[in-house]
Amino acid sequence: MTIRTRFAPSPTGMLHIGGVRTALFSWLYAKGRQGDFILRVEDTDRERSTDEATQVILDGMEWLGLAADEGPFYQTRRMDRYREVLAQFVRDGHAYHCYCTKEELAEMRSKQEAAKQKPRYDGTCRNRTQPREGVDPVIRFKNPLDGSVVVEDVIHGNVEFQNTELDDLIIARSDGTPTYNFCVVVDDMDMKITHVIRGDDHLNNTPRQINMLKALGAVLPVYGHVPMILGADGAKLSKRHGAVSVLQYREEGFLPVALLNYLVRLGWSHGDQEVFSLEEMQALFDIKDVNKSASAFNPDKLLWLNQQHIMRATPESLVPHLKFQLAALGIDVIDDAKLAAVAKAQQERAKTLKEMAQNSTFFFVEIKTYDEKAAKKNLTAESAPVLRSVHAKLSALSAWTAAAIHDAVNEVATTSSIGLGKVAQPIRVAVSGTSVSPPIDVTLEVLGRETTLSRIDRAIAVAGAA
RNA sequence: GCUCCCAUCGUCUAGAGGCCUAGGACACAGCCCUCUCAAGGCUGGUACGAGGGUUCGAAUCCCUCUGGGAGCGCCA
Repeated sequence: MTIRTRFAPSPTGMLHIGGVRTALFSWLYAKGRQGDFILRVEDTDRERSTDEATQVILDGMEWLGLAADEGPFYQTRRMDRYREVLAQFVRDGHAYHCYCTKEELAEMRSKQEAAKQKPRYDGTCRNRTQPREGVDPVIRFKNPLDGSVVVEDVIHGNVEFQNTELDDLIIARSDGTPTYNFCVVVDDMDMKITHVIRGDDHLNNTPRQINMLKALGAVLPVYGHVPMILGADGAKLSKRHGAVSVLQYREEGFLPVALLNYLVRLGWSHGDQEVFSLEEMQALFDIKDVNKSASAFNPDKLLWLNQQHIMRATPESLVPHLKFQLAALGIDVIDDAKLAAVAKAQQERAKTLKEMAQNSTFFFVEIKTYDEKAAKKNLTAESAPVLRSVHAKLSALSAWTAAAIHDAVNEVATTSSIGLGKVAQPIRVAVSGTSVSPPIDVTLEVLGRETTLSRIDRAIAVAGAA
């Protein structure tokens, strides 16, 4: 049987890393075994759903590469189907109209709370035969009164709930629109979902859903309730630490695979391995191996993984990302070959692509100012003659290659009887404006002869005046 | 309040009764390498929430407690 998983976010808030990890687990599980991954947008709450949030879900999934085999489906477009099942439920006696008003319900609840009982519907309308004047009824599912439901969860094991703990939940509002728990059941059945992978905040909803599924005579899916992700401080995920739109990570210069790699290791592991390619994740991930406990979001490790993936990436694959980040800095570059060369030179010294772009601007635009400290230390009267020698040597180079440049710089150091650092640092400041750059030979090669020489000229003037 | 879930270094985790004087990774500190910054290598510190059992033997099994979380909506 083909495995079919789904990711069913609701567009009432921004898609954040918690949701992304759930999506990733579902996607990996299906893709790792030739299954189908379905995207379904649960937008039945028209009050709170926004187009913006829907767009973030779509864009986010695309950016991450978590492509859906089917969908996106929207629940608001399946209303006819829900009404059909609703009518069927009422006809078959699995559901009934409830005429209790919101006020009556609120009173019932507060009385129960005052009596330190679990707030639940008392079933007043269960056996009502006559409508009540002036009240638009809701529809409630007739939950079994006794017995128990066992959720067979691949992560948590068997979890048993007594039906007496469950009440008759509302499945259609008084305006006739269906509610979440009901829609999920109908959709999962219709879409033939075989594995329901979702946050463990849904574990408590599952017995109700199972009862409805049973009433429909549907085959039960396999459940896997994954633990939630906490903020870096161990508290609930909030805007402060991670509950931002997933697209924020693109802005900050993260590689999709790095974010995915970080997320897959939250609650799951494979021996001592930390860095995984997408292919490895697919091949190795199994929902059965996911931990039960919540885990805290660790920005440092995400950063480290991002760097690991940047280092492992081919320079060419980094080009679009670097271009995107440079554009964000107002620098538009069309020379892909140069971009690749810069990416190659910088890839092991940047934790994010944003950082890479910030440290690479001097390759593409003229440097406006020298870093004050760096200039004061390296563009001195002492270094002026060194820079002149370097300029002379480099001008005479027949081939502008890193190797040739390397030799030339070394020669200056040797003939002047000074350390390589005394030569390289002034050059570095001259061409980059700062004391930090890739190895000087590589830097100059990528920069090109003309730019290099003119910047050294300019630096000689500054150094000579010091 | 009731129901359900969870519990190994600061963090992510390995560990499915003896291989654990608890391993790896991030972060941190020191050293090495070195033209800067990185990367890389080496070294170091810090954890089985508590108490009872079971067992020759428990991080691993059972119970209680404690602590954390979720649900109990005409939200999803």
